[in-house]
Amino acid sequence: MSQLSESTEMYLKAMVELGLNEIVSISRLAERLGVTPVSANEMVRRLGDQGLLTHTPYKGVALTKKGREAACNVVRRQRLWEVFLYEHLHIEWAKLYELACSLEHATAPELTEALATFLGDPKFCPRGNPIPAVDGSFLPLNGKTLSATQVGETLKVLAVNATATDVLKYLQERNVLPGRELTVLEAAPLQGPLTLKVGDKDVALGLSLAEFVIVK
Amino acid sequence: MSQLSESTEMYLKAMVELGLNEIVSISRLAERLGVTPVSANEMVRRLGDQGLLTHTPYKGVALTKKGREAACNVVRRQRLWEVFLYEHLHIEWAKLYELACSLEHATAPELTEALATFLGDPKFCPRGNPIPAVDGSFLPLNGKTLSATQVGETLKVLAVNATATDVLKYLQERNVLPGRELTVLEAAPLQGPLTLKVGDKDVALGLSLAEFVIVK
DNA sequence: TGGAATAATAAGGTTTACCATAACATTTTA
DNA sequence: TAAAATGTTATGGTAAACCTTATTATTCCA
Ligand SMILES: [Mn+2]
Ligand SMILES: [Mn+2]
Ligand SMILES: [Mn+2]
Ligand SMILES: [Mn+2]
Repeated sequence: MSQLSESTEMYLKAMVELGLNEIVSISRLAERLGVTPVSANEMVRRLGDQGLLTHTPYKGVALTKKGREAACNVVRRQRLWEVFLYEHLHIEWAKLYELACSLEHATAPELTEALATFLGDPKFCPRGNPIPAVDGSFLPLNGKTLSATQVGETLKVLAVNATATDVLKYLQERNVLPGRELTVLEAAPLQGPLTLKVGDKDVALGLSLAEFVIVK
Repeated sequence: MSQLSESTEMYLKAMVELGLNEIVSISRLAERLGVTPVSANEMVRRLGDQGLLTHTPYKGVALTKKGREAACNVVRRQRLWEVFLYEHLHIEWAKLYELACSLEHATAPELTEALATFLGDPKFCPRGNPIPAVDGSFLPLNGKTLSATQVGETLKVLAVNATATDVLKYLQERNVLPGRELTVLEAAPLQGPLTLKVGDKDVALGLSLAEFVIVK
């Protein structure tokens, strides 16, 4: 049964990244995957036929049990590779996601588990996100998104959810990294940018970027 | 320019595995890649159009300079991964080729070189084959194929060229592995099998398998 | 409640990399 | 040197995963 294609795995992973147990609209899925809504619609039908997800027209898409298992497995491979690339190969933080995103599809189960053992069964990736266990279980991050905080709060960065290398590079250069502390100095009105104090530097961060930063 | 497709990379790698600088017939290439000669012909035309190889009708296919560089780079990635899988993840010897054969296509140049450094710039893979340098240069193995030896000779295994997991498993189980010594006890007539002494066991080896074993 | 926005479906097209079958060309070998 | 084997090309098909342009359906909101 069932070697899933790279494309299929990316659709499943996107469903997890957009929120496990969320109902995701096809347009959001399409945007995340960089395809047209029409294409995403076609793919969703195919994945539906394979029993990986369900689509309720005009509502959105949700993973089935089978789909969630497969999806968590992709995420597991991805984040284990991120750990390896960071800790052993010393690859630049902002490039981890992209490089691991290729490897994840070329990684047999046997290899995944050998890698996990080699790495000492890490629980988090260098972006601060939890690594699903073999059985698919997930430590939820209980934090909130930086875009939903009040001026004056001092917070610790738990994780960065972004995936695009240029976004990650922007955050890396400004030290908005897991483990760092920051203070919200100002929130410009009308969905304007946040001004943060990170270390001794002021950082401007658009709300859409702030969405990617999980803090506590 | 030019991210090569997985399929393209496999054709190029096959050209190296069938003998760098050899002229290879399309049928041999087809057989190695598990496609029909007609399909191989089509692909060879495409790779020819990209300037990666040249095809002389009724003679065979040869890599161009550009093709040889790309091909050696694929082989480099493959064999570096084999080293990693063997030495660090302790993957079974017979499975190295197959697992590394997926990873090789998902490995960016930056990652390849970080991996090489991590591994200490190894010169040989666990199957005994040389790892091409970044510039494509190759230490040639100067040995001969086991199928071309005389009864009575005692030889050391330099490398195993096989790629199919079942073939590798067969050889592994009989200790026909790089570094091992063996003696040719008998060569059955009419292209019949060889009988070898490996350690204290007798091993029967068909000539087509013996082709894969490089000895000195 | 009606128009705008969003979502879905239909229809036709592309590219890559395969397949089979058939016809034809060249080389090998008996 | 003719038949057999091997190699090439032509033709037509398939499947996956994309695309665009329309058309139709639903939902949201002013
Ligand atoms: Mn990926
Ligand atoms: Mn491969
Ligand atoms: Mn269609
Ligand atoms: Mn055609």
